[in-house]
Amino acid sequence: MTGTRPARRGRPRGTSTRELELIALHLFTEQGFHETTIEQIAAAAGVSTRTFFRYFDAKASVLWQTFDSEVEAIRAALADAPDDLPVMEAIRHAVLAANHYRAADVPELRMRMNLVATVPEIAASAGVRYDAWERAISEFVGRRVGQPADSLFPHVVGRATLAACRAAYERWAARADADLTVYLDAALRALAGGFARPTAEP
Amino acid sequence: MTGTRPARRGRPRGTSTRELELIALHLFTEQGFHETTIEQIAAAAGVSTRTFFRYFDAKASVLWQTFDSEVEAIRAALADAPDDLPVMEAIRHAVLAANHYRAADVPELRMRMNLVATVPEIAASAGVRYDAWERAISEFVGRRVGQPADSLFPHVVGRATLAACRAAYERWAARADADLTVYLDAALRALAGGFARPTAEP
DNA sequence: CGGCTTTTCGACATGCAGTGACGAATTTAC
DNA sequence: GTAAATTCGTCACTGCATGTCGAAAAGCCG
Repeated sequence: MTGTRPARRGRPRGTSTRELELIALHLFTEQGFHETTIEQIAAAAGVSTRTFFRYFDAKASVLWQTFDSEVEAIRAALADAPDDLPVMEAIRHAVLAANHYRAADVPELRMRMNLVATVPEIAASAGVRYDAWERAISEFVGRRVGQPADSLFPHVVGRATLAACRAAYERWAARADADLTVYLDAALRALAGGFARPTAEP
Repeated sequence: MTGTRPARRGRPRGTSTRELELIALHLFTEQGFHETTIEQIAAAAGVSTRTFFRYFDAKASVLWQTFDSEVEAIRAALADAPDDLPVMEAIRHAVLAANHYRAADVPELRMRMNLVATVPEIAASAGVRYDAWERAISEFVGRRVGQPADSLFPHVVGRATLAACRAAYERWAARADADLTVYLDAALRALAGGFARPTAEP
């Protein structure tokens, strides 16, 4: 297990990435992204601004902590997918499995998604994270179809899958009348159907 | 026509967005994005750094001039699409029509795409421009299927279509062994087919 | 020509993001 | 108690981006 015995030598940390993430999340939603300075975030955590940049490389990076773990969940689910399951089916199941959130985590998730959808600068910072997400998909597709992951077809599938999920995320964040997975399922089914028939809104 | 008679009153402009774009494009590719300061770009154009920000709101915005006109071309092509043409067919034709470049413009296009694909900060600045691109698609889809453009299905189609085209752009920029439209056509056909069968690389 | 208006530009000042350098603080190990 | 390890705070600095204000450079008009 982790966290049972840090017991390292040296001066103990004055804060944590998790604490900074929560402080920033609330400050951003309350008073805006641009209106919040790093000095404020650091001060609320009881550290200096220089220390903030020892935890994160940029102001917007503070919101992308949990996203990375989602990528790992998708990767693991895809690795376990049975070989006879069609590619797009396997992807849909993996994405849905990685997006089951506990009810207690939903408000925080919604705050973060609203910021991503609202603040251009935060949305801009997403590009690098999205690349990892897409690569998890395209590497799986590449294995299945026997092509390099960076060739056209796997690449297109990876990008298009994330795009569909992003649309579902945003639509869910804007309305919040149903479970997130319902939106994801509808978006991924429409994608796998080649958008031949329009689907009704969940 | 435009450009025949400027003849406006007041001090004439010291440069143009086009000139700044070309200067920045070459400096970025030669010595890198971070290594190029706005002071250098402005000095090469014979203006002050303050003037640069009167032409563009940010350093990375200097590369997104031509992209906006592409969006308009797609919008116009979609407006002229016959009603009996299937939605995804109409989209594919519109995108291909908007991406026919003259041979003389290809090197510049390639430089720009390589920068977008390489420099994270430039890719990050793309988000806002992509939104307009996607909206051109989703508004067309919304009209066709009788749903609001911002409901789930049109939104997903818009995002996924751009994602497929971005993958084609990047793949073309990385290889450059065929026409850009060949990559776009392959990507959009795969998308419209729901990725049911893998397609070979062009 | 000479004054008026319009438009753009340059110079200056300012705030914030992000980075490097270096010494101080705090803990464990011996 | 001393040494080693790790984190922190302070200082200094570059660059991006913005606001302000007066000067420059053109056309318009009497």
